[in-house]
Amino acid sequence: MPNTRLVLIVDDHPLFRDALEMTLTAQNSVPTRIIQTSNIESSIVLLNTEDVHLVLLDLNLEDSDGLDGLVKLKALSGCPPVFIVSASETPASMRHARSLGADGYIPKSLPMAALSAALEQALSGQSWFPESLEETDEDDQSASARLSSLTPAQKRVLGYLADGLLNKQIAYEMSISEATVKAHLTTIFRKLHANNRTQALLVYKEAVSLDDHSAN
Amino acid sequence: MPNTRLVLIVDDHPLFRDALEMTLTAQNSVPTRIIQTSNIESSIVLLNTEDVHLVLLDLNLEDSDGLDGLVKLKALSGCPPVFIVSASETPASMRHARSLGADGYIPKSLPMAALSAALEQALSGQSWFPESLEETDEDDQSASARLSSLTPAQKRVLGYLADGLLNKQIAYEMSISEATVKAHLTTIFRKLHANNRTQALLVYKEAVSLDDHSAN
DNA sequence: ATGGTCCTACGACCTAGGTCGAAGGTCGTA
DNA sequence: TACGACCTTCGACCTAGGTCGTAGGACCAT
Repeated sequence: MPNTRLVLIVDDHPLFRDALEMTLTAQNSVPTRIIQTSNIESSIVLLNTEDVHLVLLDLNLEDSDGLDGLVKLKALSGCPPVFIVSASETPASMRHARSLGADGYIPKSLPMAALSAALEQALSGQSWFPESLEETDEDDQSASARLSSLTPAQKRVLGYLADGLLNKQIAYEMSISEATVKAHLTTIFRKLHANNRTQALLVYKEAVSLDDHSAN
Repeated sequence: MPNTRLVLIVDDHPLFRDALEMTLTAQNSVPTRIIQTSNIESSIVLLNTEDVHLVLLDLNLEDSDGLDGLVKLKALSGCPPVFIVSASETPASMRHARSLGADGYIPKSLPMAALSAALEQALSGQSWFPESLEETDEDDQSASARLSSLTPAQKRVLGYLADGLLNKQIAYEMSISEATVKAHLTTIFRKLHANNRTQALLVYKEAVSLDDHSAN
């Protein structure tokens, strides 16, 4: 039978929409038809009228706040599997998506080969999440392990950073020069695999939340 | 009777140690004796030999990681009340301290009058936390309320920020110029009562964790 | 129409943040 | 004692981050 599968791509980035479509059509055995929309509203309309087999949903759309769009779609009766496509690769973001009903999570940075495999699985009806999620323990350990590798001074700096203090304020609190605070920070960044204070804070928060979790 | 009360100040900031001592001795009816130490180790020794009535514990000491020192002190049998003294004023930090057994929390920025009142209460054996903590609901609501006051574009920017992206990367993801991203950010900061991306991330994280909590 | 208000967008400008290289101190060990 | 590894400290230098002023478009009420 002409078992054409219908895939809905929801992304307001035209470039990436097309790239996804290319990948889907290029290496696929089963004939696949693609529909593109750029927001949640029109997606809902489409899902009610068409027999869609799979939804590829970009995060950070115009009319949806983060994962709200996912929730709205999954709220529809008979909603097909929804795969999240996102620029974010933080485990927290992936877990959040999964807990909200996502059937898969595809980071935009995924290499072509892996992306094909993920989409293959998506079309076959199975869920798919990045490997980094499966090995939660490893990732988690590395998060707090990296934290514990910090020297006392570095931990103090990071603590103040996590309070939102400026480098200058941290320097005052620790009675050292701002230059020293900055020096501590660059080695902190290296140890935490972060590029700046924002990412360092994310690592810190993840480790702390893990501690709270395991403490309960 | 000469009911001299013994207070232990644990802080490696000599300046602030003295300031605290001044405040304690200045406006106090009951005679008070002060001991100062600069780390947890010597504090434990003191608590075992002296009959201390109250401990004022600075966060971010040399030999303790964050609130570890608090835990170590409260682990001693017959440990007196411990008040945390800290530069951090985030509700999260205060709640964390309280959940770990702290009997009070005094932000260093507290005005003199309030500080006196807090110390008075500390000496009378009652606990004391900043008012902002009592009205947890108000504070929390304002956190997520402030979040929901953001425009769609602003929410997208904040979402990417929470993934650790640079302004330049955010601009690319949203297909706008970096200048625009920065403009969005300054209004985001204003709405969230933050001064920079680090503090904005803290507000965001707090609101998100609240959502998770209330969702369960 | 027309004058508010709000959202989005941008460039010029300044400040905070981050990297690099270097120096002194401590500790363990050859 | 002399050497190396590590921690802490700092200044010079460059980049990313943040503010301000401005401008066009959407929307609403007058």
